[in-house]
Amino acid sequence: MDHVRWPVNIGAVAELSGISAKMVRHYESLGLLPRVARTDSGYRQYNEADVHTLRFIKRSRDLGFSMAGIAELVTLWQNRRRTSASVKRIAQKHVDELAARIESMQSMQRTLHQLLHHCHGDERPECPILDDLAKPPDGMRLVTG
Amino acid sequence: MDHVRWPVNIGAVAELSGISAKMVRHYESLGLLPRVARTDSGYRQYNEADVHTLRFIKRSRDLGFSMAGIAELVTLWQNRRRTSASVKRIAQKHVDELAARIESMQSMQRTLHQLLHHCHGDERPECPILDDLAKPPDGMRLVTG
DNA sequence: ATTGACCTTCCCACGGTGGCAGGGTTCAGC
DNA sequence: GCTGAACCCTGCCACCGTGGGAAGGTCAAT
Repeated sequence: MDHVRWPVNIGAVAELSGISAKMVRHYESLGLLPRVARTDSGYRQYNEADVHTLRFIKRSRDLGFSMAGIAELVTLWQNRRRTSASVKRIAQKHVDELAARIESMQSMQRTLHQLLHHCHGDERPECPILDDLAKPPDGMRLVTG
Repeated sequence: MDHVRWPVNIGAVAELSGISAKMVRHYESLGLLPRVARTDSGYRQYNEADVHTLRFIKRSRDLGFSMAGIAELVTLWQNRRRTSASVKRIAQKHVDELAARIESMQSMQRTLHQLLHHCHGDERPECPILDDLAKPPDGMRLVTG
């Protein structure tokens, strides 16, 4: 970033951070970016620290953290009196949620693979996939009372 | 469903299909349910066939199909001149998308597991998780030109 | 006839991102 | 100095799938 003239406009910070200008504004509205300086005419002005924060956010998004989680992480990152335990807690929670979602999707995958395996995929209308989808779900009672 | 008096109101069909009344209306607005009979006073009236369709939709959602995909599946299901190939194509596409999402999340998982492994999770502020998030992403150029 | 459970439609919210409209600013080239 | 392009501003709408709630109509049982 040697020969960048600071501060920069939102377009430059978008390019430097890999986050669209739109999202930079959105993150600001969520309070993820602390204070944003403005020129007299209202243009947002960013410096190296802002780019650093935005990259932190970008990497966190890429790892699947929710905006709420990222807000916590950014706060901890900027707080020198944090404990690594508090950070680890957040990451562990995210990993657990991710694991649950992966497992749920893998369960779908297993079922779908079976169905695909049994379907001829030819010109005939008979189709085990449709038959399965039309089948009453396990444990679903057929009468109301 | 022996002693259910048909047709039934939306609350009953919700209970019978496992789909909330809210969503039943929504699916209707999306065109997933063909025609909906109404009483003079405007109440929706459902019969066995509707419950069957809603269960089909429920099972499809449970397998992760998108609303667009489900719309296609319902249409094929009700079309006797369908080919099993067309059904299989939709299911295969869904499986492929699911696989991509699973892989992406597993990649996040791997990174997160490593980070968690290296973090002490104690009272000290030093934290490899934060260090990694703050690290400039690979291949991100540090200067603009 | 009142009450409570049910139904109707319509609007708003979430999360995260994109698009567009209608306007102001800045700067380079002429 | 003027013009045009490129940039910036705010604000609204959209997606997808689901839920919540308000304001009002209906039905059945007491």
